[in-house]
Amino acid sequence: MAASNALNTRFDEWRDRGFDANACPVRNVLDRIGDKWTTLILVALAAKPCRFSQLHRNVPDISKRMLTQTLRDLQRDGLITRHVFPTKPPSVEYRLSPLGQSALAPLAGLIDWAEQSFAAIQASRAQFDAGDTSEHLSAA
Amino acid sequence: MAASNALNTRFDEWRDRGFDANACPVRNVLDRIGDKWTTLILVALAAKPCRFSQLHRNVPDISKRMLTQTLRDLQRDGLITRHVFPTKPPSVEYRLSPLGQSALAPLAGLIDWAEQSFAAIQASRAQFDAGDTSEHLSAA
DNA sequence: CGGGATCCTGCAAGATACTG
DNA sequence: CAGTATCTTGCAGGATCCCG
Repeated sequence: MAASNALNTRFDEWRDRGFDANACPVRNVLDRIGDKWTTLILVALAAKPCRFSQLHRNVPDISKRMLTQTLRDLQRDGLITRHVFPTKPPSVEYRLSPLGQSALAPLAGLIDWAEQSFAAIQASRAQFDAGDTSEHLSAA
Repeated sequence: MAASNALNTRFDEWRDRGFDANACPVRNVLDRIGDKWTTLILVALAAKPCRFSQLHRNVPDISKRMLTQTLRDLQRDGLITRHVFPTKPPSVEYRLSPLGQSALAPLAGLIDWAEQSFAAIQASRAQFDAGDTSEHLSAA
């Protein structure tokens, strides 16, 4: 299909450009997305703005420390905004910025792929772990 | 737009389903993709099958240890296949499996987003690091 | 060439306690 | 409530040497 060729062309460009350090968007941004909690938080905020403790509850197993840190990284990158309401016990609300919103679509694409491929991946893992000695031997 | 609503619905589903541990494709697969090297290797293999030392050269800064390990994880997940040619100095070729190929499109979506957003992200970081005290204070 | 086995280190991240 | 500060540790991952 034609789309596949276009894809290859883009991959060629990225490869040829080199992955050098932090000049490269691929590594720079992917490292963020790949972070254990970033995606979960983004998904949690996708629906509605959320307060700190709400996020703490909604994102399971995250520690306050990591939540704080991840939120600040996201804020620093401009993906979320932080709104402080000076109520008596102060309340802070986080919400997706337009930039953060724009990340949802590609993210959804990846998650869709993850869901569709999950069964196949699990099967492959099981087979591999079962001592899959079926090495692909090719004639020279 | 309608697409946005569809997006929200999907996010709702993922959220409601819970992110529990390793039953959840999101965490399970995203952890892989987010791995420092996985994406780079996938991109490197997108164009052509590649041998170990070629990958070692093409993916900068990766150690042999990590390359070996990442390749095996990818093989275990069924994203790449490993072909051994029994030549005198043995040569091993890695190539994307159909499953691995199918990951390229969503990955490309994310990388496209990364490229398009990189400038904005950098700007946001600079502003944040410049001691951005412009907290969003909202009236109670 | 394509790895495996070991050793060693730094830093990511959990636990706990304190504050405005 | 929404964090910060400090201490402590596990283990990811680099360096090095060896093997078929």
